[in-house]
Amino acid sequence: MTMSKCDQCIIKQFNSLRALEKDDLIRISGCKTSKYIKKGEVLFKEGDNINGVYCVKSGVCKMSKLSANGKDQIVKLVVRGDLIGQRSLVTDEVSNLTATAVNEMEVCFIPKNEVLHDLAKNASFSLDMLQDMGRELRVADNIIVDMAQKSVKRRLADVLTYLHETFDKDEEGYVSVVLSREDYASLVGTATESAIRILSQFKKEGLIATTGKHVKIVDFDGLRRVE
Amino acid sequence: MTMSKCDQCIIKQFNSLRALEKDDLIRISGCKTSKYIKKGEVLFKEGDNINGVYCVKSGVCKMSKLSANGKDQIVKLVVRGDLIGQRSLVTDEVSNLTATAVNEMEVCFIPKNEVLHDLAKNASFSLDMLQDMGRELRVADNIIVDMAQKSVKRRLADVLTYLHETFDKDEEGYVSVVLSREDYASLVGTATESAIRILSQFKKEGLIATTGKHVKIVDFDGLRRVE
DNA sequence: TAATCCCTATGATAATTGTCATGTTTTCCA
DNA sequence: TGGAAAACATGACAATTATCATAGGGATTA
Repeated sequence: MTMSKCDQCIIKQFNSLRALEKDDLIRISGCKTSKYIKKGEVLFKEGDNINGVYCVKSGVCKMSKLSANGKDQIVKLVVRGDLIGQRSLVTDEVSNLTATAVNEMEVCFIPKNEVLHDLAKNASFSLDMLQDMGRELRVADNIIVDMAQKSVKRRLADVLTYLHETFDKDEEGYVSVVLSREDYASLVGTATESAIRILSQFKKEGLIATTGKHVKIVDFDGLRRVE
Repeated sequence: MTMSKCDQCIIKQFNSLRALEKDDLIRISGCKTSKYIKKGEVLFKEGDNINGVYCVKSGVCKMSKLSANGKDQIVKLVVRGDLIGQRSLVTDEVSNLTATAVNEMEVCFIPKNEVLHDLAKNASFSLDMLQDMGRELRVADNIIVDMAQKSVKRRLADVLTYLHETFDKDEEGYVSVVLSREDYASLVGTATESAIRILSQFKKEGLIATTGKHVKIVDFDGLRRVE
């Protein structure tokens, strides 16, 4: 495995690491670990002490939390360019979420100690981090409202739109990232059967097309009008 | 109105302002505004450019967001010692939430410009802020899971427990903060009628006692067992 | 190739929750 | 203080969603 240099890595421009100085990035390169994670593999679990941040070079990862009733709830998807585990940098708390690869991923792990003093030293780094957390907080607020007020059908339509907007499509328009019906249910917060039923209904109504796990949106306006 | 000094204010120990130097606090004292807000009054609305932070000296405030279906969803309650509007310090975005006083409040408003350069200058201040946002993010994750997976009844039981743990009680054990049934509904994410019904049921089952808007928990274990 | 397992699919039914209608009580304020 | 408005309460019913049962399809493996 060729160990690429952080200062030359294009990924860093997507996250707070862009605010670091070249010198610091070179130093970080020296102590980071690079990992390939297979589909379905768990990066870390709820309760783990991760003590560092992961920088996602490629692939998609679901961040989930086990609820009291035993079901996993996906809180968010993490994509190329995102950092995972910022919270562990500033608090000593264990992770509140489990990170599972949705497809093959390549990530770099940067130990906490290595970045911690950059936060103290480099104001624009910590400001960037603050902005990032602020954005995450706003998104989380929106999800809370959606979960509380929108129907399952409406939430599923939102998820489909989000996936379409966030990920690449193939020549035919199918979204490159494939999720199981269980994943859809877990994103939306419903029973797997309900997710399956609604996807079938969307297909029947001509809003989406599916081949196996692959999904493509056919009628955007229709999806938007779903209640 | 006597304008108290920030450096002598006991409230600051509850939030990130504690990380500021005495000199900075004195400077801030000079430009802050102190306000009394009556019950039901709106501090700022979704979409407002608040350009500063509010420090809550007393009283309780609900932070809510209007959903597509026209209902308000309360995302969180803000209490004595909390800061409101940290996000506005680090981004130029408008507020995503509406802040409404639940009872009479006393708040101090500190203009953005006054604190902004402290973030750059004072690392322990920005670190404290990062920790605070990290905590908020974790709480938000938990709420998402609860909204998605728990029943309305269970969520209402959680809210009652939260209120009991967070606020003062009178000699009889009634929680000092009173909310309307509509507020309960809006916290839980349900219809007002449903909230009313479930509160009535809890009362009938001897889990809580109510006199008007005042609520007290009678049977903690019973409430905990609610599904 | 058959056996097995997991995912998808769908029906039947129950449970939860929302909506509408209506009446009562409380609060507020002119 | 009286009267209007808001908040609370409850019934009846509809809509949504979960649960349980069952079965087909596709991939994997012995």
